[in-house]
Formats: sequence, C-alpha cells, structure tokens
Amino acid sequence: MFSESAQTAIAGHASGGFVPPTAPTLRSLFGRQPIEKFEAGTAILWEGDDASHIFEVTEGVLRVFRILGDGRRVITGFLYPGDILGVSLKDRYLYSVEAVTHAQVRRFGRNRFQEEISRSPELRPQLFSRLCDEMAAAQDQMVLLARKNAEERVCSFLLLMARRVKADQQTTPVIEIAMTRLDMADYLGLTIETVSRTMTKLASRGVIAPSGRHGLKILKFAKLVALAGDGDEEDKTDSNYARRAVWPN
Amino acid sequence: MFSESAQTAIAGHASGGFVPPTAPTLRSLFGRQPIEKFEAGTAILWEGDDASHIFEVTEGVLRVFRILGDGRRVITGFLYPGDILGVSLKDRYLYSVEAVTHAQVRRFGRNRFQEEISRSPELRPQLFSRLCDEMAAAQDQMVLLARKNAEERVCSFLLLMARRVKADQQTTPVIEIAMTRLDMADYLGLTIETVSRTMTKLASRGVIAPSGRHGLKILKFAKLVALAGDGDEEDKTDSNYARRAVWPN
DNA sequence: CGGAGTTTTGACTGGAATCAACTGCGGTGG
DNA sequence: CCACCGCAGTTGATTCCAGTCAAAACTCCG
Repeated sequence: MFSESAQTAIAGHASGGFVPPTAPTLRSLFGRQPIEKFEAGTAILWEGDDASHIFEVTEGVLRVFRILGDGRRVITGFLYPGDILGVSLKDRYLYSVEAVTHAQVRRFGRNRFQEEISRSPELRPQLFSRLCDEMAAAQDQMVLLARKNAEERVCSFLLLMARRVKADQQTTPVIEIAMTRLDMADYLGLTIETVSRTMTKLASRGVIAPSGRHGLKILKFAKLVALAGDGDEEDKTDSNYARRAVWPN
Repeated sequence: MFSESAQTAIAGHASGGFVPPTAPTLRSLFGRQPIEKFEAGTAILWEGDDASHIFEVTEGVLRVFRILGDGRRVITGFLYPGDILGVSLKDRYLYSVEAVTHAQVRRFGRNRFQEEISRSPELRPQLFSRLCDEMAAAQDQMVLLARKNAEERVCSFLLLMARRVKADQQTTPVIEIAMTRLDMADYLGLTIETVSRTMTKLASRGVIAPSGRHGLKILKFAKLVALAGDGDEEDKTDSNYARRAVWPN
C-alpha cells in the first residue's frame, strides 16, 4: 500500500532540512521512535494480527500480500521509505507484510497515532493524502489485473519502478528491481515463467536491457509507455496529474 | 474515532427524518442539497472532469469505471444509496461514473465539503471510515482479479450481492442483481459469455436459481462460500452459517 | 407484432499456466 | 582452489481455461 508516486513530495527524505517545528509532518511524527530492523524475507506483521501499531518504513522495500486458502499469493503493493503502513479502522490487519530486502521501520502505537492525527490539522491532510494516493494506485492495479495482458502488465510495472527512481533523481536510466520474479508475478497476477518470457522478449526487442542481477536499463521509454496500454491517459508522471488540491487548511 | 464499518449505520436510507443537530453525519450534511435524477445509462461524471463536487447517492445503483485506450472497460466498483462519490485530492476525477439504474444523487461543492469535514470532529472519522472500507474492498478485488478463476469470481460477486441484502433485512434469499451481464463481466475481469456460462453451471448444480430477469435465489449458501475461494478467511458475514455443521451437539 | 438489446449456447482459438529440464550464479566447505 | 549444492531465473513442450466468433433464444417495450 501507499506505493504510489507523489508521497515523496510529502515524505521523501530528500526534501532537506527545512521543517519548521510549527509544521509537523507524518515523517517527523515517527522521528523519535526507535528503529527496528528486519532481515530480507522476515515478517513485519501478519494478516489477522491485532492491529495495534502503525509503521513508517525508513529503509528497504516491503511487500504487502494476502494468501488464499490453497496457497495462492497476491501481492497488493510494495512499500518504500517514507510509506506508512497499518492505517485502517479494522482491529485486525487484513494483510501480511514482509521485508523484501533488509529493511527498517519505526513503530507507533495505534491509539497514540490516532490521537496525534485527530488533534493535528497539519497531519490530517497528509494522512488523507496518503489514503487517496493509495486508493488511486489500487484502482490502477485493478485496471491492470482486470484487462491487461502479460506484456502490458510487465511494462506497466517497469514504468512504475522507473517513476520511483525518476522522482528521486533526474535522468537515471538504470532501475533497481529489488524484488524477485516471484514477487513480480504475484503482484502482476502472472507466473514467474510468463514474467521471465515477457522480460526476455522486451530485451530482445531492445526496449530494455538487463544490467546485473537486479538492475535494468530502459532503452526505449516511449515504446515502454505505449506497450503499457494505458491508452488515452496523459502522463501521470509530472505536473498535470500530480497537481493536488489543498485539503483542509 | 474510526468506529467499525459504519457505512450502513450512517447511511442507511431507512433511517428517516430524525437527525439530531448535535450529531452531524455525512448523510445529514448532504440532506439539504437538492436531489438530482439520472436515467439509467447516463453519466454523473467523467474521468478527467474538473473534480468540483462530492456526491452522495440517495437512490439507485451507479457504476464506477475506467476505459483503456482501445475501449476495454474496467468497472472498479458499484455505488449504492448512502455511498459517497468523488472524494479525492486530485483536481480531476480519475474515473467515470454512470447510472446503472434510475438514480438520484445530492451534490456538494468540493470546497464547502472540505471545509465542513475539516472543521467537524464528528464528520471526519465517518469519512475516514468510508475510505478504509473502500480500500478494503479494493484489496479484495485485487485478490479476485489476480488469482481467482471464473467460477470463484462469479461466486464472490454473488456473495457480495447477498451480503448487501442481508445487511438491510434479515433472511432474504432472493437477490436483486441490478446490473447487466456486461457490467458484471467488466467488474470481474471476464467476458459476458463466461459470466453467463458460469451462472448457468451454478444453476444446473443447484447452487443458485434464477428468479425473473434480475433476481436470483441462493439455494446452497455454504456451497457458494466454498466456491468463492477465500479459503482461510473467516466468515465476513456475521452469521456462522458454514460453521454450524461442524460443531458437536 | 416487431425489432432492438440482452442473454444463452455452441464451436473453435489462443494466451498464459503447467510441467519439466536446464543454466548461471553465489556461497560453502573439503 | 574448485567441486558441490541450492536457489533464482530461463527456456521449451504441452495443456487448458477463458476469449473470440457466430448464431439462436429470450425480454422488454413501443
């Protein structure tokens, strides 16, 4: 969850030092909590656990997923530094979260978090903003899963990865894919074989070029966009779409 | 703050006229706005429109959808009386909404809505609650679209419909399906033919029985639950229907 | 009664899943 | 040092579920 674009504007830790004490941010809220570390592959929380804490990711990548009775896994999103995790009104988590890479999080008691949020007119719109971004990402994902074919899914995913990097620093053609093929497959509703075949095909067509174990370069960005299939959509990347209305002041 | 799935409690339109002024609800907030009517098949708003208003559905059923460049349609959800529509922080709607049946809505200026929300400590958690429920529904849908087969999708959908009716009145085995096969297909990521075939098969197995044009009876509820595929999930319905048989007397 | 739209049914196709074998890399220990 | 193992990823052969194309049947309304 919260995997979508624009929260870097709010939470990105590249944003530098200027944060006046009169303008608390979600990030600063977690700032004092001790850091907890998780090895790759270990669980931060399980579906069904008592939803007693809210987390902020400070380092690494996490996967949010659910498992069907017979073992089928669905990854509903990935979490990156700055993302918030565990916000809900149910008293149990309705998904599990594991570390994809070595990862660090800060933890906040749920009640305390709610208190802070409900009393701070600065924090509230920030949280609200996150929820809306998350919802938008979920809708994109539903479109992908409902109607896109394997190639479109993989291309959409690669663009999502590219967007993350682009947001942090300009013009980086080398993208790090932290997750395994299995993670990608379970996120895209495909099998590892299909993901692999599709990537191979994209590489052989010169659209992308693998670069080491978990890296790849995008050689034909425009082609990738076309192949992602979001036909009439204008670029969600910059200004036009990301422009946000100011919520409550 | 953040009371449990208060949707029907807040929004149920059976609640009649009495709303004490000391306990504002989202419903009462919209109460004074004029009612707008829409014929079946007409649009309430389009993706890309200026997101100038928030709506409350007061009657009928709406579909929320997006269209890919080449015409593929994805319905991301249906809206019923009491549901709120158009809440986001983007300045353009990112989905279209049409009336499935004859429908009525009330409209609220976005800025005014934001004001009301941000100044009312009663309204805020209600809105928050809606967003969380919506998010939970979206995740269920991602699971359905990513990993469930045609039969499981259709059964999950029928259960969703059944749950709506159950919430309103007890023990109603006849369910009204307001939408067409095409709507169902576009919601479930299938084709009309596959939906039709699957329903026919369920009927021939005695799990369901069609009842008129848009109605059907669920004859074997437990079977339907099993076929929906949400393996280890406990019953999200309040009853312990499936569980009773297992208990020693 | 007729005609358009919706749904069902049937025959066939195709894209992704499945099953299976192989490659390549990284770590480990003899 | 390198032989061995284990895991992630790739590649190939085959299967199967849902999509596609086509036509018939049913409904709703004027």
